This record gives sequence, C-alpha cells and structure tokens, in this order.
Amino acid sequence: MSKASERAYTLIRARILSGALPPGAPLKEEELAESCGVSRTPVRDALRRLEAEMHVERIGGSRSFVADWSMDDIDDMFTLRGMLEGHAAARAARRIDPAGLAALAAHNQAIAAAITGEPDLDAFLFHNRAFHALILEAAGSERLTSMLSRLIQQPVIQRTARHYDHAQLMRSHAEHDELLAALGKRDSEWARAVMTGHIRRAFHAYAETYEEQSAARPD
Amino acid sequence: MSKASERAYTLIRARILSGALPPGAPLKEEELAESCGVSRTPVRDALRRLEAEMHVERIGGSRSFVADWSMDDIDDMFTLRGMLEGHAAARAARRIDPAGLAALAAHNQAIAAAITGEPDLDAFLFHNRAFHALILEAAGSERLTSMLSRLIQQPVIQRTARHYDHAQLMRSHAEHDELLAALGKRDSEWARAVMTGHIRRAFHAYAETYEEQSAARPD
DNA sequence: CGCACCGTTATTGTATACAAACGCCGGGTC
DNA sequence: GACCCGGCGTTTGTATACAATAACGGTGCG
Repeated sequence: MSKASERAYTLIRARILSGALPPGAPLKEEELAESCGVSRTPVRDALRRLEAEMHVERIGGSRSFVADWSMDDIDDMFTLRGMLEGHAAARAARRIDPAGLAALAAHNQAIAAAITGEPDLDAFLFHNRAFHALILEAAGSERLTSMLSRLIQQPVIQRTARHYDHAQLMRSHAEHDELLAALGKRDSEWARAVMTGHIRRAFHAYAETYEEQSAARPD
Repeated sequence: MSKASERAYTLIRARILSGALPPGAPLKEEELAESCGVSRTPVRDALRRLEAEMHVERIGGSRSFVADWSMDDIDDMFTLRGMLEGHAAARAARRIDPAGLAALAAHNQAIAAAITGEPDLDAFLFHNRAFHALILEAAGSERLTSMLSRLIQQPVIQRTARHYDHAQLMRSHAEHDELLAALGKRDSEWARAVMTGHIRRAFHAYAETYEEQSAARPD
C-alpha cells in the first residue's frame, strides 16, 4: 500500500499496541488524519484494515473504537490460535527443509542467549515472533497465515511475555526445542501436540498476569 | 454500512458469486462505480471488504482481480473449515439450549422435505446454510464466526451441492441427524467428529465434481 | 420533576477533482 | 534484431468539499 495509507496504518496500529490509544478509546477520523499528517481517506483505509485484524471495533456500522477484549475473548483467541498454530506446526513438519530447520534453530539459540543472565525481553520477543513466523511460512498456507494474523495480537503476547519470570522463559525456550525435535523427525502429530501445549501454557500465563493486574487495578 | 457502500458491496459480490465476473477478471474501480451507480469511494470500500473475505485478490498493493482458487487452496479451505466448524460443533454441544435444538431439527426436517421426490436444491441450500449458521451461533464465539465467514465461500458450497445426487443429499441429511443426536447428548467430541467428517465428505464430493468439470472444460 | 421532542453540532459517508504511479508502446541505438 | 529508455495513457491513491446521519443538550410540556 502506498505512502499515506501505510503511514496511517502503521502509526495508528503502533498507538493501539503501545497503549497510547487505550481499549475503548473512540477513533475520530479527522483527529487521526491530522495527527498522522494525512487526509481522512487513507485513515479510513487504515481503520478498515485494523478492523479486519480486530484491533478496531465498529458500532452501528460507523463509529470506531479501539477493541477491548474480555477474558472470554482472550480465551477464545488462545484456543483458536492453539488449534491453528498446531495445524501449522503439523503441516510444517511435513514440508520444512533443512535450511528452514537451521533458521529455526538459530532463532531459538538467540532466544537462549536473550534469557541467560539479565533477560533481554525485546530480543526474546523479536526471536520468538520470528520463530513462530517461520513455522507459519513453512506450513505454506496463505489462508492459514492470514487467519492467524487476526489472532496473534501483539499486545496480548507482549503483556504475557513481559511478565514471564526466568523459569517461564526457560520453559518457553525448551518447548521450542521440543518443537524443533518434532519437526526434525517430521512427526506432524508430535509437532501439533507440542505447539498446542505451548500456546495453552501461554494462555494460562496470561490469565494469571491478567488476574493480578485486575486485582491491583480494579477499575 | 450505509446505502452506497452496502449497495456496491452487494452488487459486486453477487456478480462474483454468479460468475458474471469470472475468476481472474480485473476489477476496475471506475467501471464498477459506474455500473453500480455510486462513486469510486464506496466501491473502494466494498473491494477492501471483499478482499478481507478473500473474494478479491490484489497484486502489488493496487490492482484488484476476482480471486481464483487452485485445488490446493480449496483443500486448504475445507481443512480449515472442518477444523473450525468441528470446534464450533463441540462448543455448541456444551451451550445449546432446547429451543436451539428444536430450531436445528426443524431445518433438518425441511431439508428432508426438500430432497424427497424431485429435489429442491434451493430449499436444500437455504436450510443447510441456516443449519450451519445456527450451530455457529450456538457456539457463541464472535471470533469463530468471523473467521468462518471468510472460509464459507458460497460459490464453492453451491457448486458442490448442485452436483449432489440423491444418495449424497440423503447422506448429508443423515449426518445432520447424527449431529443433532450428538448435540442432544451434549457430547462435544462426538459433535466435533461428526461435523469434521461432514465437511471432509463435502470436500471429496467437491473434488470429484471439480475433476469432472476440468476434464470436460480443459481451459 | 421527568420525559419527549426538536435544533444544533460533531462525525461519518459520498462525490469529485487532482496527483502520482504503473504499465505499455514506440522509437532509437548498440 | 534485440534491448533499453522515455513519453503517454490508464488506473489507483489522496485530498477536499459537501451531504447525511446520529449524538447531545436544551427547552417545553405533561
């Protein structure tokens, strides 16, 4: 997408993900247009894209708000994500080539490096994202990719991972290793099981974090 | 969505589904705008929506074409659909109420009526659609619904069902009956299994139809 | 005092005009 | 003869102006 539209999309998305635009905040086209330095037309485009990705909600077919997820929504998201990423892992096990496996291993080594000693969360998140993206790519289903892109909500993942303690980080890394083993053996059902478990564990980690937060800030 | 935008969406969609705009056909905004009696702005909106629903493809971030699915794409669609509708059936088994079950049974009786004697394909398709929609509603996951809406491509389902012979129609009806039994027993895994099988069978029915067609019209 | 209705205003939807990008075709040169 | 380059036309992207619609507040009546 060309300049202005892409710019609006990126900026608005960043503001939503960073929390500068909190869940439930109204999104006024004109306001966004001005603050992005573009006109309303590309902003409208961006809002439609963000709506398709479920970052933005619309009521009455007109006004837009930053999407706000209930715990049930998030459970749903993780369940669907577990199912679909499990499926992706199973497909990847059948299709991945040695170069792909090597790239995955490299990212998981980088994760190991990021969590030894003082953990580098940004590096962890970066390589974690790359790891999952690579598996999705190896699965080779455009449709699966596009469906998952609506499910893999970065704010949720970030909120989850930022609260991981050292043991949880190590465990995530170990699960990736097991996934690598399953992929190396071309065992699609093993890969599916590991991936599904990986996502379910992430969900419970998130749920605990969320409960702490909502207990700390009962608003 | 308000008048013009909705109008453009409906009209373009209808033309794609009916085949008036065949797969691969270029979609020129101005041309569509004129033929829909609206301006380019709502047409652009409609194209974005149709793109999100995978009825329209875009290359280079600009030009739009009617989406064209390969056999692999369709296999993918049915696989994903089986997984997600299976999941929906499992959830529905836990959540559906007696009124919902009664409504489902009514639709399946209507299907029975539509396929006895001279089959009424339109009635079959209508009640079949309603049956699946009701299960999705009973599953009570907005996210699941929105994901499946991108997968349940009417042209594919229609092409499939229009080639069903009497035995296949009866079988589809029988599978719905079994699903009703599973839902009645609140057995989510049974429901999932029946639904997954139902979709897989539909896939193979489609694949046979497709092979006949491509053998008859090798273009 | 509360509810309802109307007018005002804020916000989105639509149209149109203009700019930029892309592809295509033709001419020139190596 | 083939390839590259540049101009032209088509098509999409962007901006702005205007219309419609929905929310909000105030006022009047019950």
